Amino acid sequence: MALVIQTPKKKCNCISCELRNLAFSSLSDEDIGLICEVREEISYSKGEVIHLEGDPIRYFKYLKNGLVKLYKVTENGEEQIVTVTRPFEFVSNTNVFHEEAYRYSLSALEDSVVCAIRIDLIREMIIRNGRFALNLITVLSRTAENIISLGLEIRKRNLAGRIAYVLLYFSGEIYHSRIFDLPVSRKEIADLISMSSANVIRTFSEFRRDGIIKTNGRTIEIMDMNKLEIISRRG
Amino acid sequence: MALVIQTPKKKCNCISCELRNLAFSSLSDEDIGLICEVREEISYSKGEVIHLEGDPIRYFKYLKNGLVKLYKVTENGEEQIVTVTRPFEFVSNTNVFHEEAYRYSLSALEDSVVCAIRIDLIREMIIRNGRFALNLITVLSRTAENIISLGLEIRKRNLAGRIAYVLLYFSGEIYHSRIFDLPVSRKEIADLISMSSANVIRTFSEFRRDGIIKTNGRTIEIMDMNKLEIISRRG
DNA sequence: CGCGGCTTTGATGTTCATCAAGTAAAGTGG
DNA sequence: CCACTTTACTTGATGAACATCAAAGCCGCG
Repeated sequence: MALVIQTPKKKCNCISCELRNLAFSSLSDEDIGLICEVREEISYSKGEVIHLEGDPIRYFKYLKNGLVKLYKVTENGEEQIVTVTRPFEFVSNTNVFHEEAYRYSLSALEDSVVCAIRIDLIREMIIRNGRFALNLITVLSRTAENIISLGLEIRKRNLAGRIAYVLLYFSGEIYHSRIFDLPVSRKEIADLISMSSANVIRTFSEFRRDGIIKTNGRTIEIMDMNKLEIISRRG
Repeated sequence: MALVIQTPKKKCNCISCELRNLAFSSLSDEDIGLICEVREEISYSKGEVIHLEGDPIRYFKYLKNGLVKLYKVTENGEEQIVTVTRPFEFVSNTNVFHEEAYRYSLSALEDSVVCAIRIDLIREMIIRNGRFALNLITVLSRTAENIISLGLEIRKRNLAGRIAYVLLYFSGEIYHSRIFDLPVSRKEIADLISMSSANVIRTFSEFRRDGIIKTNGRTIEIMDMNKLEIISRRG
């Protein structure tokens, strides 16, 4: 189960938290201290659900480290993945401010740490501190825009182009490396790009035959970055 | 060309503007007055471009009345439509606060009026007035979420399901009527749902043959709402 | 060592894009 | 206002892309 590692006794360490540079840069040390006292830091291990769609929104959550997937389950029981994201994208927060319940589920693809602050407190701070608000708007906009953009990029490509795109996405945006361990199953890639898992696998095999990638289970090595980019562009 | 109908001489009418109920509800009469003085109200006739992707962002724009499409042009010259929207969705503003240039183009599908306020002024107001900021966050979140949701809904459906979905979208969200004039060409529907226009037309024909809709040019009448919803759900 | 889940591959049929050709509608210039 | 041009729409035929089904291999785990 999720492990709450709240640390009320230790002196506040939010002041030096690297995340502070992000949305919380404009908060005074006092306000940071206030947040620090009430915040909860929660660890989730790989595979754990952080929240489900329909759950009431009580916390403003963001990812401190790890990797998560945002997804929903369709009426016929299939998973549709909205995005896979790293810190410090504020996950799951597109609707935090205008709805009562989460629209999407969130689960950990790798061991992850989430920092949660009561949403009322964030609201208060927005009202009290305009600079903080402006900062937050910026971050929320970027997060939303990334999700929208991912959707458009996927939609305009065919199967091979979509696979090439997500491989480049994981390589470039997530792992910053030509070689990496896929954090998701073939099925989950299928759920992300709205294709069947059989065809995802088939395309992997084709890329392997063409010397574009090497695969060993979930380990992927991109051998021909150039060709992958061409497929992604023209797909 | 776009007609600027700025009215500096007339006394400010923003105070009673219905839009004020939306994001600007928390502004004082003074602030409203300030906005009122600098705002520009611009009319666009059907088909006109409001701004192009890549244009520098200088104004915070929102739709006062009319109907617009948000879109981008892919490398191979094809249009991809992000959303079609009515007031009072804040259009094109997902990236207003975190980027220098528009990512998407915006054009008028019907004669439209856009209210434009210098983005610096909005920034100032966010900083000065936290309630306004919170309000704005709510509206921006809703706008972004609607776009994300549309993308997901489209992605998970097949051709017939997508057509059914957009017909229900126009009928329910845009026109609130079982009978309406499509504001877009068949080709534009194709660009919205990422399908070929020939197949969009074919599907319209099938729906007509099956007595689900009646069409006369761009006039659509939904005859069997129930069947359309079934197709949309299982598609 | 055997079971169940993930992966892989092949075969088959459906769905969809593309091409082509024709018709209707809507601008455009005289 | 009409002839002309262009653009949007429509339908059919064909092939490519993709989903689905099925069977087998692999791998981790009890």
